[in-house]
Amino acid sequence: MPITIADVAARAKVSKTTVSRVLNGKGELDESTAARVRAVIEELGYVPSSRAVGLARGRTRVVGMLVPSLTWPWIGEVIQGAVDVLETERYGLLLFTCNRGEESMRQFGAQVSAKSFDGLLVIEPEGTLDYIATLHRRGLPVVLIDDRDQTSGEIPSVGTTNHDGAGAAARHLLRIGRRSPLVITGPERFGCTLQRNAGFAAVFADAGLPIPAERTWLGDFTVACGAEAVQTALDSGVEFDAVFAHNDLSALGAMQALMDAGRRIPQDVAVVGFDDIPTAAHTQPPLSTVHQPLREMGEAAARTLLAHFEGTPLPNRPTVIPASFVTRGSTVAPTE
Amino acid sequence: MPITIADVAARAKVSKTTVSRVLNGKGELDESTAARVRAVIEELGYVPSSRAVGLARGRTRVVGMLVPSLTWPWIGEVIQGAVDVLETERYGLLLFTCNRGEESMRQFGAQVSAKSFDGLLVIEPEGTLDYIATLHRRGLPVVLIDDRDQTSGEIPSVGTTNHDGAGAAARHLLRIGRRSPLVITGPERFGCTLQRNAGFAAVFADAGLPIPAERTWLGDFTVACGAEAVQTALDSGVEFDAVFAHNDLSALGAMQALMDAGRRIPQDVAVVGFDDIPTAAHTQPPLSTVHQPLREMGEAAARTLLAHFEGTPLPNRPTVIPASFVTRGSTVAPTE
DNA sequence: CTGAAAGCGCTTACAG
DNA sequence: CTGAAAGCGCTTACAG
Repeated sequence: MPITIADVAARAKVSKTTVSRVLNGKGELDESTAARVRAVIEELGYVPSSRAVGLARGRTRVVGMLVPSLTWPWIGEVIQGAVDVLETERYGLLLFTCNRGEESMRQFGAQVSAKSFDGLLVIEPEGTLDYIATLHRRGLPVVLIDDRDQTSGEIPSVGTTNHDGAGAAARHLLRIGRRSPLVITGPERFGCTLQRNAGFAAVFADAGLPIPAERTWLGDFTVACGAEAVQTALDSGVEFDAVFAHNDLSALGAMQALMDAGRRIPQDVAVVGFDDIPTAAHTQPPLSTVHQPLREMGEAAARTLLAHFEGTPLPNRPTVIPASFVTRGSTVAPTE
Repeated sequence: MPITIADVAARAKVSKTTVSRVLNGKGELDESTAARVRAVIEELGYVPSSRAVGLARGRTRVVGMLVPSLTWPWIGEVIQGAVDVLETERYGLLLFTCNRGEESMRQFGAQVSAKSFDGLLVIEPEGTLDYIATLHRRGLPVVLIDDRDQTSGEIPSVGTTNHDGAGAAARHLLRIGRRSPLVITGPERFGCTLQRNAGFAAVFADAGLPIPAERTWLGDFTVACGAEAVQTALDSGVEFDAVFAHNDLSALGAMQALMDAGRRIPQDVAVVGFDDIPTAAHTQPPLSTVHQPLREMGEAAARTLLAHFEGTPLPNRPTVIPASFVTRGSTVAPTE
């Protein structure tokens, strides 16, 4: 039989109200009775039932998190950031994925209606932004971790510097003497694709080296598209001395295709990715890439949501955490 | 103002009891009243508050999951397996990590005491098995996803075939003509290390090729240890034509060291890992490895726990899901 | 077949 | 400074 507030009250010879007050530090209480109650709580190892507290207070002290899938290479970092912050503030994290598609969203919707959590952190599963916006409009506190730079402006969000990150990659390539990069983009419907393209192109244009259409390949963030882009370019005789891929997975595909074609990395072709997934550090050679501050983004999103619970209004413009360029062997030969 | 069971009752002109009954399908009710109540529920979009249901029923319909860290390369697969099963059964998943060490365990303990969930899935953070066992003894339903083959026998668990998986790797190496493998183990305190060693050694011993001590390197599952093992072996003139690493990370280290030393993979040295992390498919060459059925393990653990909630006793011997060998370029040259 | 009432374990006005 | 009572939104004996 689990012990309840009534047990504590009886043993300390006070009312449940008083126990509740020492528990929550509300109201003036005689220090000696408070001490006595605390002693009993300690002695009995009493911890208030979260179910009961939740019902009485109308909040669960739980935050929901919706992500597309847990098997994406970088999603763990984001969640870890959020979990660490929530844990510190004694909140729980209720995890939802969209792994089973429509059915997943239906189950998720049911949990929203059942008020299973006080607020929501979300990495938007594609095509659900309208639904998320609706929830937000109906009063559910929501913070979006906007990995695709889709910010509608309506939902509070945290993102990174896609434009400047790509610019940093471009400057690095120029610095090491590359003049004709092949660009493998993400899907064109994503804001991050536009930003990365623009940021990268601007730097090369400024250097008097505008990137022609034949050196831009519309990709889709898969390994396969990276390989395909390189093969096609090689087959059609397009000259290039570098590859800038909009994510690390397509950079991996590009590297494989280059090696299969006998090109040396980085001597013949330098390769740069975007994301800095764990694999990036372990390719042969290791992949230079634009590091997304994923953990920090998760932390920031969680902090924003918790601050809102304390009364801070949700910010009306995105929180932006800078990306940073990481130099590895795919752009610079190892120095002996 | 969220709508409650009282609203539904009033509108349908019945008691809350009756509404509750149609909600839960309990008791005999007149089909016409039931239909009327259902119509009102539909009309109002009513969903019972999970907080209130939880308090009244004494269960939360939430399962806790404790994992060491979300940034380990294979942990996402396990969680995804669990989430998918829980979602199907309309359970929620409350996620805890041990990322912040002692403090994390303290917060986790508080949530256990607060009865925030009905049962626990755990990938044991090292050194916490006694604590988990204590929770189990005190009545918390627990299922362990036993990645390290530590099974104490006390806690219900699901694991894989470490012994046979390693055996399969050994048979593969023999089949492709390798006779002197270098073995890079995991920490010796782990059951999986013993099993993988035994399973691998037995096959080579049976073939009349026992593995001498000089070709066994005590590793620790890091990339660094894999590189170190190979370098040391090369430096001291130990001959080997294959590497069997007890996990993929150390296999990556071994591959890097081999390439740095100018050895060709797989022509000079074949390399096999264990785990089949996402990176394994994208190394150069791709890594042959023993695939751990991580997602299936997560699913099985979740199903076992849910079955227990329905009255099925927790199994007293581990559920074992077979590992399988995956052949890639690090052991077999690509056929043109 | 249906409902009034008690109970789940807390919190929070309201009194004193 | 402290307590009795109502309330959070459900479920579940118990009656009828």
